[in-house]
Amino acid sequence: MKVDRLDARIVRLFTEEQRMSVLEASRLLKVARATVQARLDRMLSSGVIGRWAPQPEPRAFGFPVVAYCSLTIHQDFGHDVVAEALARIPEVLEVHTVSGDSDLMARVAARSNADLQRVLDAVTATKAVVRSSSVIVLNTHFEGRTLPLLEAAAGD
Amino acid sequence: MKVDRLDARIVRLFTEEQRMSVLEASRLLKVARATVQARLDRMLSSGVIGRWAPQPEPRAFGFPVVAYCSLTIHQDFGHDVVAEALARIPEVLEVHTVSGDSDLMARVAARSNADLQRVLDAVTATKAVVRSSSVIVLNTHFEGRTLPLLEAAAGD
DNA sequence: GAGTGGCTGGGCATTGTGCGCAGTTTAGGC
DNA sequence: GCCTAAACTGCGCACAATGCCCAGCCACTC
Repeated sequence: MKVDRLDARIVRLFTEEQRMSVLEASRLLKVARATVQARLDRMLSSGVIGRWAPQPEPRAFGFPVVAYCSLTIHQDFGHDVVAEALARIPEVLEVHTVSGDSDLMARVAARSNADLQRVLDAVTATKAVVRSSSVIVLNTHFEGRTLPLLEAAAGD
Repeated sequence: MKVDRLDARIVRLFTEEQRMSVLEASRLLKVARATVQARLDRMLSSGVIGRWAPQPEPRAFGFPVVAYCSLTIHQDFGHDVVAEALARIPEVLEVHTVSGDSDLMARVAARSNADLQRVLDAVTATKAVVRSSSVIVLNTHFEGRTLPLLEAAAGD
């Protein structure tokens, strides 16, 4: 779907002020309330806005350690099957099939560096995983920053 | 901060139904409205809920390609400086300092595989970047899945 | 020239919110 | 076992926001 500057401005408003109401947004943007409603509905149903939900921060409830984990899996198992198995481990936050040397890449959280070993063991314990190598995130400069891209796509 | 089952159930409700109101949630959970309000306020101010904003999906507005990029940077530059430079490229969605062979890891989006080259060139054009190697995400099985972890932390 | 789709500005009933309150339950320290 | 503080409850009230209408206006296309 194509988005325009108004769409991007709407998303920016609702991103920066979580207590923003549609009415207030329409006032700030100087457009009719129905327009903001319509734009939001359109973006939600087209998937441009994928989710609009409270994002729990593992950092804030006892899981300050994050690592990326490259996995090589046994040829006999499909990627989907392995992904399902990994989904049963709550510490696994993200799983992608990737190109390159390894087959899957996972993002995992842990309570500490020592605890990370437990998590990695759980990952490896999945029968299909043959080898895993991980890098620990020392510092997150930014993440989940999709707004600039949306604005670029809107021609802003 | 420590969270309990009620916190997790509240987050789950608001995650699964984006049109959920505090009042409706209190009815479903059979607790007082003020309790749900208080829990949400507490989680928001303590950072357990980091953000609660519309999440634009690059996929849905013309950027279906995602790649992870490991960067080695020149010794003369600090990580923060490089991260700032990368932040000026809208296609860079995420930047971490990591342990291991490389210094930084970035997550980037692009319009196509061909377009990815343009983005990677822009990343490399940052003076500080010495070397970059990237893996392309072929399939995302799941991502941003923090709810199970929250529920695990809640003792659920 | 007619049709289409988006935006406007308005109204209206319903619902949710923010806020305050007093009374009750719960949890932890002593 | 008791006490205190914190959390939860159930309630009411004024106000704000929502969902849902509508007719009118534009710009664009066929």
